[in-house]
Amino acid sequence: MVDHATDIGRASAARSRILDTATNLFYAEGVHAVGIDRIIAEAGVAKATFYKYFPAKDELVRAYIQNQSRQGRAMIDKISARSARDSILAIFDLVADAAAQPGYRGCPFLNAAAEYPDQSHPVRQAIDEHRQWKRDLLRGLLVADGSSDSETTADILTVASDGLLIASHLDRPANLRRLILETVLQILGPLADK
Amino acid sequence: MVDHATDIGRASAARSRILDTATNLFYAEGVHAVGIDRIIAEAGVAKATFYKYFPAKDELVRAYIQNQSRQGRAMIDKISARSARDSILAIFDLVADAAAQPGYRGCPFLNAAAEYPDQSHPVRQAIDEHRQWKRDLLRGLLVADGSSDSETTADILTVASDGLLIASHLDRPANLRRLILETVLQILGPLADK
DNA sequence: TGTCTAGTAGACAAACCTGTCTGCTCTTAA
DNA sequence: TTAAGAGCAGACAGGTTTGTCTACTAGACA
Repeated sequence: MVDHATDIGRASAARSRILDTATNLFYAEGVHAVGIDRIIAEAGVAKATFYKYFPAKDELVRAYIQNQSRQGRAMIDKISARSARDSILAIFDLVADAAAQPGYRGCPFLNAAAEYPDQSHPVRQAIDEHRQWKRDLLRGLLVADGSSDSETTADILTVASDGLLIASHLDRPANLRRLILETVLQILGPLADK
Repeated sequence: MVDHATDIGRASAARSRILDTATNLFYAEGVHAVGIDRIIAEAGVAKATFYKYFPAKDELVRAYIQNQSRQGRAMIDKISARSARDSILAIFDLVADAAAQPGYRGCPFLNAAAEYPDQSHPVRQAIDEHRQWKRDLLRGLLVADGSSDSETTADILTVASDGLLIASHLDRPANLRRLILETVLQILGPLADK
């Protein structure tokens, strides 16, 4: 099998530019609020090129969600903690890190889900996939932490995570890091077994 | 001051029809996804009448939010509990009641906020007002319940409320009522003082 | 009878949306 | 040298958006 020069970057430069531009615009202003024309203009790409890689706008939105999911996983993969409990705390701390960023506008998955009422829509399915992955991750860590009911506690941690993402965006509490710590410790137990 | 016949209903029938129709459509399909033409058609109202009562679409959206807020307060006002703690539990139980309704699509305030990136937008301000009202309500109940740190606990209850609203919509857990109870009791303390 | 108000019906403008299609240039590989 | 693929530029179609404006109807009241 011979190498094709165009395969060197795996994804074409034009496609990457489209996806990067769409990621920034969709996150900052919402999916319905950003049109194709604006994306191709800011990405410096021809319309025909856009429709070659993304046959419909919804497919770009789906790629946007998967892109956000990939980036979110990468952030979590970088964490190196000494214990399962420390890993959970570090994951929740990412919310505070994100909220401290300049253009922070809440959770991209929650924001996008609000714009897609139909539960069976491919975009919603991509969001569900990410949420399922995150819940499974938390449940695994709870098992390693010796949780007596990892299923229920994973659900409660998911509730806490979503609620903190909402709070960090809509309410912007003064001491977000402290609120995160208090919330998580109340769920895991302050000085629980190991 | 003489009574005007047109004041009998306080708000005109046409205006009410517009707001009711918009409330249903905005909640079910999202704000950006529903156009003026559709609202006036389903409300059976002339375009001029619409623009007489709502000079711009955003003013209708603001009225929609305030309408939802009014309805939400009415639900909570109906609660008659024996203690502050029971009141809090009853308020959280409203989430399960709402989620059991046929056309449930999550929290109207969270969904609308996701469509308005600008924090200073009148629609966002109306959402903030409702959130502030609800937080103050919870904090008052916590004080009555003898909470030692009602400020922090009100923040955590808000986190739980938002998280449960998200979960009830996106994840639809099998036993939502049990998840709500476990989450709230973990925050208030299972068999705490009083 | 005459006037005022609320409302209906619908044309219209100007912008914007998604998606298709034609024609051109440039690079790379055979 | 030539052929193919990648990309650029932009016109175009058909629909939808918000918002304005004109012309008409029906009821209340003085």
